[in-house]
Amino acid sequence: MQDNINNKTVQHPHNHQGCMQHALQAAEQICGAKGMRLTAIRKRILELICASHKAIGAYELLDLFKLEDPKAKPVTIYRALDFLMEAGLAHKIESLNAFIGCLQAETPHKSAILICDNCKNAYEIDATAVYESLFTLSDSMQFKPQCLTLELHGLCVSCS
Amino acid sequence: MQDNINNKTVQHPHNHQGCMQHALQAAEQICGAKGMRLTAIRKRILELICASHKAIGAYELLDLFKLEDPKAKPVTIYRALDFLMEAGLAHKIESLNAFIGCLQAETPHKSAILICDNCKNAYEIDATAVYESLFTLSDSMQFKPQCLTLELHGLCVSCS
DNA sequence: GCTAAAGTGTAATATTATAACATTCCATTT
DNA sequence: AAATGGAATGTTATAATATTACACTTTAGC
Ligand SMILES: [Zn+2]
Ligand SMILES: [Zn+2]
Ligand SMILES: [Zn+2]
Ligand SMILES: [Zn+2]
Repeated sequence: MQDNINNKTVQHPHNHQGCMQHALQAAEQICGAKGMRLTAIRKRILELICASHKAIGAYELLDLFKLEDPKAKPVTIYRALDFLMEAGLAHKIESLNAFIGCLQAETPHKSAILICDNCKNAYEIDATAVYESLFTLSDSMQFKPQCLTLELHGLCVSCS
Repeated sequence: MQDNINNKTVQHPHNHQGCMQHALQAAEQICGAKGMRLTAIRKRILELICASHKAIGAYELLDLFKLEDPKAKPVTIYRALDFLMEAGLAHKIESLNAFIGCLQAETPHKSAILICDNCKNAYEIDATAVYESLFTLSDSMQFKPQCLTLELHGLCVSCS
């Protein structure tokens, strides 16, 4: 299963080049298919996000981006982030005000994010069963679900 | 079951005085029991939060608080919010940067927050089963859970 | 009353995010 | 190739959210 492959990969030391390449290739493919334009700026921001599995803040991204384009402004970053999230290529972690790249953007997925408060790595995992459980509950209250924020803080296996 | 009572209460027109009184009494009781000081400022902020079931932002609270204390500053609100959250009397909704009062602070609970994007009401519901489902998953990844953000946006029964 | 800790006042600042409008780029049509 | 219209970017300013630092006051325990 794709999710498990991804989950395993990020739980252990791994060849991170693979993660990056996968994310970038998926981005090209998805944007091509949807007629969305993965411009140089957007691609570069995605690369910067995917450079590690740590969630990264918009202003951290700005600092990095400024190394190449010293005149860059916050709105450039936020516009790229909006695009990437719209395309499903990145996710915002609300409890951190920070962003991660999506490792399974090519597949529709219902995910939770596990955030290690020690090493700061954030891993998206398949949480279909969790969604079903919650939707059953919300259905029973006649609540129509639209969008779920599901972020679990704790300690990853390497840090506990 | 307490949770169901609360869940029903907030899903329909209800005597909101009851919600407020319950929250305030629980606050007194909890703080008394734990040796925490529910000072005038903190109590007032809690009242302002509990005035409705809509999530309220820190600066909205500040505006309201200023009606009584025009010199009040943001830090006063944030300090009160920190205290109330520490005491379990209020919760932050990360996806809104806003706050709600807890209606079952006297009981340990594993809750999700249902947020209606139309009327803006936010209801805390018991989600023990959802937690179990997620913890099973995180256990399988040897992740030690500490703190869960579980916020479901959508439309409540009155708004759909 | 003395003391230490907690709470509050006050000012400044940090961090996160958006609005408004001008300009440029780029695919499509002519 | 030129015109055109929409998307993307540049530029400036500002809004919205949150914290730090330090002085002063209140409170509870001794
Ligand atoms: Zn990797
Ligand atoms: Zn870790
Ligand atoms: Zn009520
Ligand atoms: Zn609660």
